[in-house]
Amino acid sequence: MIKVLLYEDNPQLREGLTMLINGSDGFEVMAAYKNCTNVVEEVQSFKPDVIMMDIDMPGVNGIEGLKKIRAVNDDVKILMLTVFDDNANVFEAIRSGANGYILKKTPPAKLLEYIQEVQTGGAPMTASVAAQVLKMFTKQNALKGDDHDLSDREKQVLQLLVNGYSYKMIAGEMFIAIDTVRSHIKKIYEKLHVNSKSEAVAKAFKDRIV
Amino acid sequence: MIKVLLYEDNPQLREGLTMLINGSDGFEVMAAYKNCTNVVEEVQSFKPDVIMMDIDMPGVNGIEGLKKIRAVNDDVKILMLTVFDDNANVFEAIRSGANGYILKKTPPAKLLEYIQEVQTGGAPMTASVAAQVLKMFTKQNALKGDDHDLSDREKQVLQLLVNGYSYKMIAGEMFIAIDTVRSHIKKIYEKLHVNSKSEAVAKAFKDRIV
DNA sequence: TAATAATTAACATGCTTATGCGGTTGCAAA
DNA sequence: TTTGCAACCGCATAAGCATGTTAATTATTA
Repeated sequence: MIKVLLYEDNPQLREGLTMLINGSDGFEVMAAYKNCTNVVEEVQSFKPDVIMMDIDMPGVNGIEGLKKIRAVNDDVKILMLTVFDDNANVFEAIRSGANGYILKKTPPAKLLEYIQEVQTGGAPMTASVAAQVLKMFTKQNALKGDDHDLSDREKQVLQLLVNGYSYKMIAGEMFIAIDTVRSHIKKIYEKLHVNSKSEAVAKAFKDRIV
Repeated sequence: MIKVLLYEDNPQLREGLTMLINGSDGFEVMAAYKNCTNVVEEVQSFKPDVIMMDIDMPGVNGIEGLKKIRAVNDDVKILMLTVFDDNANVFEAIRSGANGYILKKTPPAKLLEYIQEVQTGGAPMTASVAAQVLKMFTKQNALKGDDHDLSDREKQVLQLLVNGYSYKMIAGEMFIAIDTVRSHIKKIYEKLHVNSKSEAVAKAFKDRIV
């Protein structure tokens, strides 16, 4: 029996969901609330398996409720419900430890399926939401942004700078004179529009050159 | 009519999928191949809407095939098929531009649904795969790792170092003497176990102190 | 062929950093 | 009330860095 706690401000939807879930074998709504005011106490006393949490609620919204729960409980599975696959909310919810993110228009049969999936450790997501997550993910992992047309040798020098090497050490590592190292670094500074070692290192991280 | 190109080395599964898709209204398998050897040419000549790509194939595997396609075409939707929700492959596929990632044991009805979803811009994912993506995502966005017990003032100095400030500029910015800046920085180096400005900056990025 | 860029190298000058030492003040915990 | 710590300040020295100028060689490209 999967024990569900429900947070949804719309009375019709709240009733509808409760009936749906309670009317299905293996599911049980322990309680349903119209806001997150006492969410921490409620979670602690009911100890549900899954929490269904509407994003858009008056007072304490779903994201805040999510954060409150996660501050005291990392185990309970939390399924976020929303009308729109809104970018900022998705990001914030995922970041705050939501286990799934589904649209309210999801058909009832699927909804039960999703509850089951989240309970067993999966992360059910409406495909459009998943697309956004992937987009954010690939953006963050975009390999090597603008390398500012650094030459191979210059990139090599920059890499060593990032690793904390001094000019002398770089010269030794690359088998070139220290003055050559200077030449390379001067060129790197021009290309990166910086004028110190630490600025170059910072830019290397920011622009994902290394 | 959604035009599908299929890559799957197992003959039974390849035939099964082809029959399933061709037997459904609105779907059409243009061709099905047992490997990715000529994937670029095939994609360019058939111009499919969706490509279903098995991960585990002899010769050129699915990930390599995916990369080859993405090198010449960013628009076609690519749905990865796999037996296991294997961590490394998921990561690599997502990073390389896959639009969805589903398990082979997905029931036929759902499979068609997924093809439709990916075609309209969604990112269908088996819940267990999505859970892994979320895990990676939250890990990357873990806010502020170990701050190495830097004091508030030390963190402030480090932040300015990261912004490329010299000692003199930091002194000006913080209304303290340059010798005080030195004191702070010396302490920072001790706590971060480094001994140069650029190393400190690099560590600040790596450990997400800033 | 001429021009451009990358790589290598040298020399000089002044500024910046790293590191050593020393110190005062104020606050909070033991 | 002593002890510890953060935050503040000073001086001195050696090493490291930034910047200027100059120039040879090689490779690529227009």
